[in-house]
Amino acid sequence: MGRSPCCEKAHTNKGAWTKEEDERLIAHIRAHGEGCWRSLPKAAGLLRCGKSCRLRWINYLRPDLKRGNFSDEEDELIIKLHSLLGNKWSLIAGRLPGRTDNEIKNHWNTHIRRKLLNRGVDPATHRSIAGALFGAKEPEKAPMKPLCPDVNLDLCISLPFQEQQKKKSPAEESMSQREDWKCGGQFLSLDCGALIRSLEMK
DNA sequence: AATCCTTCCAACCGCGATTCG
DNA sequence: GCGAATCGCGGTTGGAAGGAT
Repeated sequence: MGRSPCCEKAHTNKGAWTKEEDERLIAHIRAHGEGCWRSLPKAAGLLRCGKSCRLRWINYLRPDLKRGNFSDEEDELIIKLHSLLGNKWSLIAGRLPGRTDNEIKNHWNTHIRRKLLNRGVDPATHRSIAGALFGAKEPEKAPMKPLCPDVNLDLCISLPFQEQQKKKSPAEESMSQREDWKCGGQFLSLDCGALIRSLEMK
């Protein structure tokens, strides 16, 4: 087959990045853009695999990263988004400018989980822990109460529409708020943008 | 001052989806 | 159309830093 391996594992560094490696990576991406991660380490003169370079850039070196502590507003937004999307950290990160999925995931595991537990809320289900502790049964057929009653959670199911759309560049694609989920051969078309905007208007 | 414990986060690992030859 | 390489994501881990004893 035609492809070469992604990296020569025997000649790649692992572990913490040095300042020099950071500088090389930044300089290369400034000059050439992100491009192909596989070929980047060699082109940049780095003894790292492309995967490691990508992670380092996205999570630490990108100039648009906010860093620093999360505000209460960000915490609440993360909680709301998590109640809707679950552990879809990349989707959640897409709604928090300057934050990465890894950063949000870490923040969730170290701070927000504890915060919710202190409130008596199960961080996995976003439901009261008290009910579960005292054996309260979920009404089997009762309609689920929406977690955020003022949010429109209607999903629209439609046939694939991608063919109708003009081909987007990867960058445009990542900017798009519309998520298309395959569902038993059909597509679940979920307008995340509208959903989340309605959350933020609260 | 030394040791142990806890917290935090950068980085790694493995897997599914996508792309490419 | 097939299989391998690559990408991107979520889960997990290792170790540095700070606090407690």
